[in-house]
Amino acid sequence: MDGMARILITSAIPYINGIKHLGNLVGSQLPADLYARFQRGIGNEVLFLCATDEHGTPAELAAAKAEKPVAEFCAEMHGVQSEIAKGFALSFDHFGRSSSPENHKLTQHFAGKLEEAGLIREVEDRQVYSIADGRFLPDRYVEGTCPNCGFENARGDQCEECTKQLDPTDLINPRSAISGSTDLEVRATKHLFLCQSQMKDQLDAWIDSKADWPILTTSIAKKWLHDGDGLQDRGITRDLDWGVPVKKGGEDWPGMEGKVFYVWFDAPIEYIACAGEWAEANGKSDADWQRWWRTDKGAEDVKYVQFMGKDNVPFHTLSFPATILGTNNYNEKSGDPERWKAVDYIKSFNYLNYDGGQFSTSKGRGIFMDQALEILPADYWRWWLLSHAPENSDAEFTWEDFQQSVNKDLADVLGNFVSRITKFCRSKFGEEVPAAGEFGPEEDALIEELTNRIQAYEGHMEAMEVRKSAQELRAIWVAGNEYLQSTAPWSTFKTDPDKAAAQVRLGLNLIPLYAVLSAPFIPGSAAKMLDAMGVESPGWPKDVKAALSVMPAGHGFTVPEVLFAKITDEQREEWQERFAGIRD
RNA sequence: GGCGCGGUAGCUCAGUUGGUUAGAGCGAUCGACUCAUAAUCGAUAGGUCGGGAGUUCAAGUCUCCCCCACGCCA
Repeated sequence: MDGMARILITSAIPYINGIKHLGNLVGSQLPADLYARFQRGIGNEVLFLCATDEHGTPAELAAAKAEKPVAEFCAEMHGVQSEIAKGFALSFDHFGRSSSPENHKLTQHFAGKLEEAGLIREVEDRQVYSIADGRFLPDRYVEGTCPNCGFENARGDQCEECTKQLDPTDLINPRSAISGSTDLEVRATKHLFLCQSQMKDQLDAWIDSKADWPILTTSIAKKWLHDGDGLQDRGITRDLDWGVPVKKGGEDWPGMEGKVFYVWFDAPIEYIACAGEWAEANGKSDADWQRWWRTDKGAEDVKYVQFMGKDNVPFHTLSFPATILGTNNYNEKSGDPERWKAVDYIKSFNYLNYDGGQFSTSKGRGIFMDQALEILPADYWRWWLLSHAPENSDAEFTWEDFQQSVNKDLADVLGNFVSRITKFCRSKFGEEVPAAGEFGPEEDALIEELTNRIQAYEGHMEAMEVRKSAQELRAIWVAGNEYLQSTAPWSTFKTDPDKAAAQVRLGLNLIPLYAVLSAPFIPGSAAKMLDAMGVESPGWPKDVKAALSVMPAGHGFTVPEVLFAKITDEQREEWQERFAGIRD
C-alpha cells in the first residue's frame, strides 16, 4: 500500500434487453464497485469501467417488441440501466455502450490485426433464412415440433420438453420465432472464426502462470482448454443488421458485406473502448485513456482486475485474451509497438439463487434492481449481497435471512451504535465533543484492537475476499459496542464526569472512522454519518489514534436520523408475497 | 453419461503447506447493563467435519470407492 498504485477495474457488462436482477448485480458490478471504492479510499488511482452490451438478436427482438428502432431502444435502455446503477451507488468512472463509435473502430481494428496474424479463417455454413423476416435466424429463433417427443414449441437448438439437442433443420413444421412465418429456407452463408485453437498452448501457459486466481476461474478455463478435443475456434460474425459491421481495420472485408461481429467478440473489446468513451466524455486526450490500456504507452504498471459471474469466465479467460495476446504477438513480430494490457486478476462468482430456485431474467423470477430500490435504500441490498456474495459456492437469498442480517448488522450493531453514543453525549454534554479527561488503558486497548482489525480488513479487501471483508468490518463495528459496554460512560458519568467525557469523545470519533471504513459497502449511510458528525472526507485511517481525533474537543455534531430502519415482519411478508411469482 | 463446484454446529458459512481440546455470525438458553432503533455486552449449550476403506506417529485437511445437491457439456 506504499506509493500510489494504478488499478483498472471492469465489471462484466450487462446485456441491454432488460433490467438485471440481484444475482447479476452481486456477480459483477457490486463487488467491482466495492473494490473500486476501497482502492480509491486507500489512495490509489482507479479507473472503473462498465457499459451496456447492446448487440445481438435479443436486443433486436426486444426493440421490435417495444416497437422502436433498435438504436433508439438501446439508447433508452442504456439510460434506464445507467439510472439504476446510480441508484445502487455504482461508482463507474464511465458507464459506456458497446455500440459506441469507439467500440466499432476498435473491434474492427482488432479483427484486422487478427486477420493479418493468420488467426481468422472463413467457414462456409448453412443456416435457416426467413424470407418474411428478411433475415437469417439463429438456431433458437427457429421453432417447430420436436421430432423426438412431439412437443410443438421446441426451439431449434434444443427441445425444452425432452431436452434433446436439435439442429433447426430437424424440426417438423419449422417457423420463425420472430414472425411465426413458415416461409423458411436453408441458405449458404460465410462466417469468420477466431482460431483460438492455435493459441491453446500460449493460453494454457498463461492460465498456469495465474496461480493466485480463484479456483472457480482457473478450473473453468482449464476445462475449456482441455475438454474433449481442446479449445475450439469460435465464430465471430453473424448475419444481422445491428452490430459492428465486419471490417478489417478501416477497410471492407470482401465477402463479409452486410454482416456484423458477434456480440461476444465486440463486448469485451468495449472494456477498452469504454476508456476511450470516458476520455471523450471528460475532455481528455487519447493518451489519457491509453495510459490505462496500452502497455507501450504507460500502462505497464497498471493492475487490471475483472469481475464477473462464472458464466462469463470462458470468454474472459480464453476468447478475449486470445484477441489481446494474438494481437500483441503479431505486433511484436511485425515491429509495431502497439501492445494491449491483458487482465491480471479475474474475480469470478457463483450464482445467487432466489428462495429455493434460480433468479431468472427470462422467467422474471426473483428481485430486479429497479424493484429492489423501490422498497429499500441501496445500502441494505449492498450490505446483504456483499456479505453473502457467492464466492465459493452458489448462495441463496431468502427474505428471512435478509431481514435478519440487515436488522442485526446494520440497524442493531452499526446504526444503534451511532444512535446510542450521539444521544448519550447530547443528553450529558450537549451536541459538541466534550473536552475533559484523558485516554487510558481501555482506550489504548481499543485502538490496538482496531489497528489489528483494520489491517485484517485491508488484507481481505485487497485480496477481494468479499465475505471475509464484510465479517471483519462488522467486527470493527462490534468493537465499538464492546468498548461502550465495558467502559459504561453512563455509569462513569455519575462518579467521574471527566473520564466519561473522554469515553464519549472516543465513542463519537469512532463514527467518522466507521464511515470511512464502511463506505465501500454502504456509501450512502457512510456519507450520512460523516455529514451528521460535521466531518468532511477524513481520509483512510493510516493511524488509528490520529483518526480518532478527527473530531476535536468542541467540535459540533448533530444526532442523525435513524440510519437503518428495521425491516418489520409485516414488510417481509408483504415482499415475500409480492415477489413470490413472476414479474409482470 | 462425462466434467466442474460443493456436502463442517438448527441456519449461513471459515477452516493456510495434514499436527495440540474443529471456529465465526445468526438462532436458542442463562446472565449483565439500561446510554441506545425492546438495541448492546458476556457466558453456556449444540458437530462421530455426507458414508466407507486406505496412507500416516497424526486426516475436516492426502488416496480410492460410494451417496446427495447444484451447475456445465454431450
